[in-house]
Amino acid sequence: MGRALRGDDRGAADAGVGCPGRESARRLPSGRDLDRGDRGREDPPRPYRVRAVSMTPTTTATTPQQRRSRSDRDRARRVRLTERDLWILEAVGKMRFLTTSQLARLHFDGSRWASNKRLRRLLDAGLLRVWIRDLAQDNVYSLAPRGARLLRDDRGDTAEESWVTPRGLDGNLDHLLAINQVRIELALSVPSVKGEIAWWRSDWELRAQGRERVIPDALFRIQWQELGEQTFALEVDNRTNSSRSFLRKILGYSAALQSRGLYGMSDFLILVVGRDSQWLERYRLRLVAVRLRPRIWFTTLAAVGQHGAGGSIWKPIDGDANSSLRDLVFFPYGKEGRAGETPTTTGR
DNA sequence: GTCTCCTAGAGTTGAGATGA
DNA sequence: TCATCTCAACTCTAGGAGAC
Repeated sequence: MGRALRGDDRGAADAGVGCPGRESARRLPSGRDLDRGDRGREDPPRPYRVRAVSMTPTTTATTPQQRRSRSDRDRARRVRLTERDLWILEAVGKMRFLTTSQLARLHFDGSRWASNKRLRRLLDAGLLRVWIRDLAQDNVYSLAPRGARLLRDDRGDTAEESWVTPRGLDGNLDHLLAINQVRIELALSVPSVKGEIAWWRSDWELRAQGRERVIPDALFRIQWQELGEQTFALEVDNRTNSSRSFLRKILGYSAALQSRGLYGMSDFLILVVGRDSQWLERYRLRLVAVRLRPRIWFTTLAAVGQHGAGGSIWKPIDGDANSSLRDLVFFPYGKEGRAGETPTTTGR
């Protein structure tokens, strides 16, 4: 379990002082929208537009080692927010926890230096909270109450999102970060294959919606140019599933596909992303052995990172030929699916 | 309207600290 | 040794404010 720092606790990381301290979300003001691909942010010309947002200083007790002058604290609290800052806050709000590398990938073209520097500013301004698990591991960022208020103010009273701030690290953080990694790679790569994420429901949003016989790690829909739309259920393995629980889950999906569907979706493809290729192979073979052939596709987290989630990385249940995410729409499915010439338009 | 000054953001580099 | 972090220093660029 990591420890949390707030903007007030400048240098607390160095001093090893913890401030342990929980969270839902939807779209960005004008920037990189995770639910709509890259619409609106075509590598914006620098510098980013600045918003005149004055952060009111607050006082927080610190140890003598951490204490800095009021002018220093006030300076840290005063940050001119750019559109990108709001995109960052929104991304963190939507996904609960993001690592430095993930935010760098999403908002800084992979530049860790740049993301470190900006994230530090947002941390100092009290908009983000950081969790340091280990010095050899990426920091993990979550939304701070001040950041949540800023997003609420930015949306106005009509905003449908409720920006809740995590008070502690997720009990299954690695799993959540892996899901977020897939989501980021989808958001970044799907536009290049003529698609965009129309909407995304994380598991906690699905749980809040009601319990089904199986709850995917995420349910999302991609709108394809000239192809209509397709809904996907995402399963991300974190080396935790036993073979039996995995099979049980797939049986749940099969039953859902053959009956009334899942969360109102009667036609969807199942995507399984595993950390371990051997794990994937084992479970693929297991599904073949029990003659279970749902509309399911496999890939590894490494392949997602290397080629993008939209790339030709998706392996069928009983074959070795990889397909791109877009190709899956046309794939002829077995008895559970319809011949995939026509993408689904059923939905929520 | 134009110019100058100041402030602030973006990005890079390097040093030092820390734990695996 | 490696990976990651913070921090300082630096250059470049852009926006705002004030003077003319």
